[in-house]
Amino acid sequence: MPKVEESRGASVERKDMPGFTLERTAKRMKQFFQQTLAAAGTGITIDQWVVLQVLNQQNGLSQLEIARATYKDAPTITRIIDLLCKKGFTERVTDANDRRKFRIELTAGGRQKIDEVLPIIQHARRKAWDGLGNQQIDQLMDTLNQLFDNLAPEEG
Amino acid sequence: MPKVEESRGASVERKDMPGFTLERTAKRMKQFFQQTLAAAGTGITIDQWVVLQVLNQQNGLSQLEIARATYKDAPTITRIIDLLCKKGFTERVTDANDRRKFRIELTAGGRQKIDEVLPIIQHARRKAWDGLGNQQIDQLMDTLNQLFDNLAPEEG
DNA sequence: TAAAAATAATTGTTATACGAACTAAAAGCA
DNA sequence: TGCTTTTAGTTCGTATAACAATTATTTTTA
Repeated sequence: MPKVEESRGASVERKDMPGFTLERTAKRMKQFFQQTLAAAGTGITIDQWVVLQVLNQQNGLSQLEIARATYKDAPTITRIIDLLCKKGFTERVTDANDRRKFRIELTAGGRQKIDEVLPIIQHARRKAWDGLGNQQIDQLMDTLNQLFDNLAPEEG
Repeated sequence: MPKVEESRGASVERKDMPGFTLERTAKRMKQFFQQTLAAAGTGITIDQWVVLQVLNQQNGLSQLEIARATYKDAPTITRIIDLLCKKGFTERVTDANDRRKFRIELTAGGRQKIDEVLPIIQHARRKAWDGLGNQQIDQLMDTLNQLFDNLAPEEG
């Protein structure tokens, strides 16, 4: 039974590694940005930031559109928008054409928060990817996307 | 502003992509195994499975040792062990040498569950990694580990 | 046009994640 | 030995995540 990665933590068989490595790295990445946001006293979580950024690129999306853009589900978006509205960064505006929908709009405070947080995120991003070449990053993304497609839920 | 990945979902700027891609793929991977376990009626979650597998490789670990091996924190392990014990797959055995500790031991039922679930996981794993070459997987793991090290929490 | 189906959002339950505070026990040290 | 610090585990509060069920509204269709 060949064991690898003994130095990093649990001993795991080779065939188990890729999924484990992926999970572990994604978790640490999320934690890294989370702690960066907390340490800077931004008062928002990384998931809230992701939603703010989506709205910054396209303001007034419906909750379902935000869900699709972030790969989160509808209840999760409901709760994140609840928090963002409570903090005054977004507003729910009833869609005049479809009263089931809200348009989620950034407030002035939301835009200000984005301006405050963006440089913090950019700095953290540089630190995270330091030492990795563009080609290496492109290759990583190719492989991850291939995996992503392999794992697509069955249609129907 | 170059936008990429339009076809997969939200439009995102290039510099944001790697972290987004990593997060998205890891999430879908977890969901894929989660649904595989649910569809097969195993009655356990993927996180519970990870703990069972660690114990299968080294029975009798303390909760903190399990936490380190799985990169989960102590409260999370407490709750997962609670659930595994309630389901009869593990037992808490007080450590005779250190009464603060438990040795977590697989029961016969736990071993039986592992024997039942392992082929299901292996099949799913093959499907997930189908079409990816060994070299590609090794390269993926190298890059992910490089990232993982970049993101190591500051010592102290 | 009325009934049925689909859509948007919410609420509830359970599980995971993380920090903080807490208890109990062990180890280190004056 | 007695006091302090450290360690192992639990509990609590809040946030995220998935799934199911529910409500309100719109669209389909018979």
